[in-house]
Amino acid sequence: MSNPQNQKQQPATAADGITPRATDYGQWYLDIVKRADLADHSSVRGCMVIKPHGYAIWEKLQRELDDRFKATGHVNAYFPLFIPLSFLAKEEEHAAGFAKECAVVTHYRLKSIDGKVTVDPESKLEEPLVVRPTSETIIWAQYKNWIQSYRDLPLLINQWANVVRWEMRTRLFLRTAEFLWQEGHTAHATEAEAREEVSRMLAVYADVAEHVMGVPVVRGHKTEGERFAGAIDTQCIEGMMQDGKALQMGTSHYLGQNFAKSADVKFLNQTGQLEYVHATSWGVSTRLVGALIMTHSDDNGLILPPKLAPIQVVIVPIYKTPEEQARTTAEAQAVASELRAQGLAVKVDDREGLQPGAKYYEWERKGVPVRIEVGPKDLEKGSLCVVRRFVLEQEGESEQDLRKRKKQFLPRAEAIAGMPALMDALQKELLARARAMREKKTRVIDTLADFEAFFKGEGGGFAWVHWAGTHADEDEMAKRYETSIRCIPFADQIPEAARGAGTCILTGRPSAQRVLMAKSY
RNA sequence: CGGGGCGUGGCUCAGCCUGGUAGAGCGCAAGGUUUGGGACCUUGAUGUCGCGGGUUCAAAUCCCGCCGCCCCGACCA
Repeated sequence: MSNPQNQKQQPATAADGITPRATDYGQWYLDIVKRADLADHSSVRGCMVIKPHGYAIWEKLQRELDDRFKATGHVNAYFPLFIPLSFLAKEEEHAAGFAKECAVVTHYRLKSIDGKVTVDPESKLEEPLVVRPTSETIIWAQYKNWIQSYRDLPLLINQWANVVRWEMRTRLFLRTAEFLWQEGHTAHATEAEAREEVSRMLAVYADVAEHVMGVPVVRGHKTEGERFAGAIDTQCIEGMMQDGKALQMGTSHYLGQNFAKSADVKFLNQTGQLEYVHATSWGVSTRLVGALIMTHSDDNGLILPPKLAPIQVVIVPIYKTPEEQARTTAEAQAVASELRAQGLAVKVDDREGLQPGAKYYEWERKGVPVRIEVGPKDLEKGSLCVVRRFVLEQEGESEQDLRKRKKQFLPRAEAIAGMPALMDALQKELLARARAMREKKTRVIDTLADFEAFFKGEGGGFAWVHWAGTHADEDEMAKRYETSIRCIPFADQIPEAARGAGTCILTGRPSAQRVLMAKSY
């Protein structure tokens, strides 16, 4: 201890096997994913296994999104996993954009040669099939048959599916070779209508991010360089993770008539003329689960917003004797059913042979928002011990005081009746906490010196800067500071202190408004 | 694709340099004592040491080849 130079840097892991954020944020993230039982590395390169707890979160997120898609007039359908190579090749820019990360099926049969199962060389496909990296091309090939008249428009379809992008480097949830997502693909008679759809769906994403996930986002347009391959306009929502890095959480694209032209999708308008339709596509993926983790969780494990928690309340009976066990367990079940009657997802942890403390740690690690302890004393007093997964931090507070603040002994009826309100409060607190974190790491910056100090000295975050550079200038910024333009924000997304015109931080050229720069995942 | 690391019970790893009966901790199973913040004792089960070849009386260990995964870069939701 007195001679740090001779000491190997021990990975400062908590007793729970979770590396503290301050030690290594990347490792912390992986530890949370594993210790909260969300996902595993699979034996397939770059692919993950989503475990039941992680999948349950995704299912809740799906439900929230799907309800909103339906409410905005969309319906679900399903298109093939395989895309003939020639389909993908039709839209040139699109094909080029995905060319370097495609899995390709070239054979359709196996054969046993000398006792070894191998690909039968004689089963070569005439045309290779690409495993979809996204479905625009296969969907538009179909839309050609579905659209003839303006009466067929708008066509508003969503697909829940898996896609494959052969990424070089992967991280659980954030970037995997195969991932789950939804992709909306719509066709419209006019540009205005299509652009409206693009904005509408981005708004849906922003709503889910903020009010379901509790993750504040900035909405804006991507720059030309970051645009979806084949799109005319790409809009996005960008969230900030606890390490100050930006994460793209969803995109919505105006595709113009590019895909209609390459798939030859025309319709007869009201005046009897043939026109190409206008297209949009929009998507969010299991990456959102990664965003959820990285925004809210702490060194003790996962923290989930109530709206996405597969288990919202866990009840732990406490006892010494078999007689107490019977009584507290019965009370736990009774409380559980009363809470369920209010629409809450409740679990009674009546496993034997585990001490209560062990259960507390486990459910905290897994992010359950509220725990109720039911002991003999509670039975006597008619009370319940209600413990929140988190409280808003206070400077310099001891671990013990923090624990005390999380814990409340309430009259039974009050605890039960107040639970929905508590869930609501926790949901809002998470968003507020994430907002505060983001504000703390956001700067309005006017000079390169300040920019450098922010990203190289302070650890970085969101920087509002004026920009009028070229694509090459963007690359220069990336090379120097590892930053990129996350988006050109909508006017109402720019904080007041950052509004107005100015001069480009790099080139000095005049700039009408600021852009959002950050390091990103 | 370039650089690095690692493959040994379910998990984390020791053993390899210097070849000689395959180990520890955790987990798991059974029984008992425990249980308001991570229990303990006793007993027990679990391994083609990544794969293939070579050297040797003898290979987890030495040599050659292969495969896989992880981390760091270039690519991306």
